[in-house]
Amino acid sequence: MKIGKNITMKEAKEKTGLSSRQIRYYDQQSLIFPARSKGNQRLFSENDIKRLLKIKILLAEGNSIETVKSKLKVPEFEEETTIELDYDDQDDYYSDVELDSLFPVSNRSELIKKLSRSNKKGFKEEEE
DNA sequence: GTTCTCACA
DNA sequence: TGTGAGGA
Repeated sequence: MKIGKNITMKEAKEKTGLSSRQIRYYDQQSLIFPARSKGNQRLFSENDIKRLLKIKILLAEGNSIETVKSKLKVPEFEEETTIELDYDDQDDYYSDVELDSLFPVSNRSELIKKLSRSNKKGFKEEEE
């Protein structure tokens, strides 16, 4: 298995815990930009899933779609994409991350910290 | 069987 | 946000 994961809506729903309606809605709001398959089917990647996870968390923290958009518009991270691959022959050491939990986010704590930091300025609870 | 769009509640 | 209709 190479590192090329095509994630469908079903997978996305399982991985993010969101409903298809939510995911499509976020797509409409330009929060994410998944590719389209032959039948106009959304094709998500691991990157999109991570984005969805951020969206979910941000929304849960009481932010609105617009707020989430601002944070996802400029995806600049310091040390999140620094994946050192010393496995020249084992290219599937990272491909299949089995989910022993509902949220297989390896960098969840880092995510929460970042989000909490950016969330300190405004805090209002209106959205669900 | 699954997802897609559009529309309505 | 959820659900339904109708189609791919």
